[in-house]
Amino acid sequence: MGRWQPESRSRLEQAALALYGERGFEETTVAEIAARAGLTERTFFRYFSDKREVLFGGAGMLQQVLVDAAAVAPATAGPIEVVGCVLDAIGVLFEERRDFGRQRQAIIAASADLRERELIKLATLAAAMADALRRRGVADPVAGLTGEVAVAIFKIAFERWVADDNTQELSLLMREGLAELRAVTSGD
Amino acid sequence: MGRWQPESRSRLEQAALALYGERGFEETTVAEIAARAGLTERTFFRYFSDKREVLFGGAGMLQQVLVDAAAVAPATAGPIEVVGCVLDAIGVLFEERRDFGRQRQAIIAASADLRERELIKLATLAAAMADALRRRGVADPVAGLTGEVAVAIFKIAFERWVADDNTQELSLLMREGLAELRAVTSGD
DNA sequence: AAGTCTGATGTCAGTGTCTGTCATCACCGT
DNA sequence: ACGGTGATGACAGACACTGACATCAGACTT
Repeated sequence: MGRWQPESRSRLEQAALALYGERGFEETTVAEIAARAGLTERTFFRYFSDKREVLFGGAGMLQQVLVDAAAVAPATAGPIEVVGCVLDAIGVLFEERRDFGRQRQAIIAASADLRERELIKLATLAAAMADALRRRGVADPVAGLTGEVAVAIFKIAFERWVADDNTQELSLLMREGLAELRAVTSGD
Repeated sequence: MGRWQPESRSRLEQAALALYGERGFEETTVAEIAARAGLTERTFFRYFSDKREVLFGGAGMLQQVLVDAAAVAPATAGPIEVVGCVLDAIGVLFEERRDFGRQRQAIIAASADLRERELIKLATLAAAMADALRRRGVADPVAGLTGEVAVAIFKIAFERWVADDNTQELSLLMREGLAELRAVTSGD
């Protein structure tokens, strides 16, 4: 492990976060990120497949939490109840991380390229959710639809969570979103 | 208009579609597309902001149809009924275009970059749908959630529509998706 | 008909992302 | 000491995209 300067990867992540925040994503070059981390451009691309990916290292863990939560949900739970369990698990994951979430979200919101990357990460989560439901015996197209819905609830709750004037917890916002959605779709 | 070779834009679109289909998106250079259209690389970038955008010229029209349909829905219609009206209008738009849809979808599915671009177009549609609902007096977060749900139904129905062995019409698949979603969310 | 204007296109130079390839060099075990 | 190993550096190159300026066919004016 520690033969060379340790933590190259996280140094690159921190340097990128700082520079993207200071002067914007498009205005930052990979060479600058690498220099701040004491490395070269070539090494940056050994750790991250492209300039955007450096902001999305946490996506894998989020997906793991989602899949695990769906797997351990009560056997009797229907699709929507599984979504509830998953959202609860995700809520726990994000506790105490609102400031980091805000900073990251501000950077992403400011760049069309980064918004694209974020969307494909969310789509991957939706696909993982759908797969987890199929593994529980839920058929298509319900599994796919429910996966999309789960991610939609997360996405909108997260946006509200990091909004400046909001004090509620993410878990509550997600639960609220789920309830509102159920009201809208079952009513009228 | 016709002072020079007319239809440069559509010639570029056709050349891109053909080349992306023949050898793949990543393996095609902009210079090749321009050459096949009898133009230069620089001119390509005058018509399209980047190499991906050449496949998404129809997104604007789709959004217009969506917004119009939401605007003319009966005043008494609730959010979900408005979604139904919008999906019907979109269904009409895609009639007689399944082959083109298949070709385009195959190209997009084969490239991560193109999938990203497609997702941001869909997210824009979701935002337009949410705005249209707010204009009808629907409050947040219901407006945002309903916009996401509408797009999710469209996305999944479209995937099924272009799947090889499917013979049903897009409108039916979307209606079916909407019904399944309502069943899932109101049940249990 | 000559002159001028306009807007699409071409040409060229440059920056930045990302990749392939080979060299280097610290540390490991023997 | 000595070779192996894996992270890193150095370098060249392809390609996406941009800014600046030149060109040139047709439209418009007189």
